[in-house]
Amino acid sequence: MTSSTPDVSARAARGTPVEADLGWALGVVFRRYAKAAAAALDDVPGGPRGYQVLATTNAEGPKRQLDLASQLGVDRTVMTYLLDDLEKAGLVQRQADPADRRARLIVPTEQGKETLCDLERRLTEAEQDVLGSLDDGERMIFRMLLQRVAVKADQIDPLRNACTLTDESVDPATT
Amino acid sequence: MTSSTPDVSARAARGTPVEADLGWALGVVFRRYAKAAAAALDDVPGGPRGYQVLATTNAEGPKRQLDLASQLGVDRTVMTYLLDDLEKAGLVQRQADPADRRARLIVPTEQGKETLCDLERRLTEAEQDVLGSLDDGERMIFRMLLQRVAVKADQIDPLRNACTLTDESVDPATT
DNA sequence: TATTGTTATACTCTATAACTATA
DNA sequence: TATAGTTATAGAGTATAACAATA
Repeated sequence: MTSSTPDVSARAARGTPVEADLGWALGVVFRRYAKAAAAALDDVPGGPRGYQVLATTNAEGPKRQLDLASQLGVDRTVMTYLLDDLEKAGLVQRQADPADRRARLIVPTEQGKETLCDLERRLTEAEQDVLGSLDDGERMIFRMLLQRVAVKADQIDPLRNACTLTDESVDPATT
Repeated sequence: MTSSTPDVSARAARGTPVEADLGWALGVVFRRYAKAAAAALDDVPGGPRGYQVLATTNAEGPKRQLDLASQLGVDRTVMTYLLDDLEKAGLVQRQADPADRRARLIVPTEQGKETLCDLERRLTEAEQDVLGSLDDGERMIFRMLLQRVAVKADQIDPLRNACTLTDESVDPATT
């Protein structure tokens, strides 16, 4: 409570409204988007994570399960169940890796790609919905600042972020 | 970006960098703050939720368990365990409600208030840490916009709003 | 009969460990 | 021996249901 930000010890003492609290605001916005996204992805096996698998394998090409798991920040055992469901739904395929007979390469099916397109559209709607109280200019500023905070935070502690892909590693010709 | 001119199908096809994605950024920032906050609140019984109980009862006065539970968005059975731990640690007290002998009023102890002060300080440091990549002016703007989005979102869907920090169970990376 | 709070039970999600087949 | 993937098991966290005391 030393700098320009609101005095917090006073917050406890006076009972400053929670609306001024960063944690509160972040939590509300995040959960609101998470809820909207979860609703949008409701019929996808694995929900948001199933979507992540689709999006990543579609954008970056075939991936081995273990790589996919670490990239998406899920346990490899969870990845097994997740892929079971996705495969059962006909959205992805497990293919043998010619370079290593132990490994399986995950690729989206045609149906998976179509589904992904639809999901992307729904997610965009969710985004619009969440940021609905900002006008275009504000929205742009907010996105920019948030992105800067996020990129910095991700550099400091990339832990299990979902998809830290560098553009040069992306294969644009995967389809 | 995906907001004002979202060519989302292209996002899937080309693999637009995730850094531009609202869900990704929100998730990263939220989790980063949640992690910092959880670390700051590590020694508090119940973690972030224990803090919430302290903060709420201190700011708003004695509260009945059920009211507290609904306000913080936790199940009433969970509230029982939570208060058991907090009471055992000497941070809150259960007092008989003179108006209803079934109910218990939760009030922070002196020690609870002192602890709260310390926690607030630590949380402020966590905030500073997360927003470290923004200068003072940007930080103010970011807070303002975020707050507006949050208040609006909370009006639309106030549901369990106070468990600001814990719910990673919601879903990691809801891109 | 309905409500506050407690307790016991069950369910979900995730992590841990053991197993196979390869390397 | 180490690694990719699978399976089975155990743990934390949460919700559901039954209970006692009171309204």
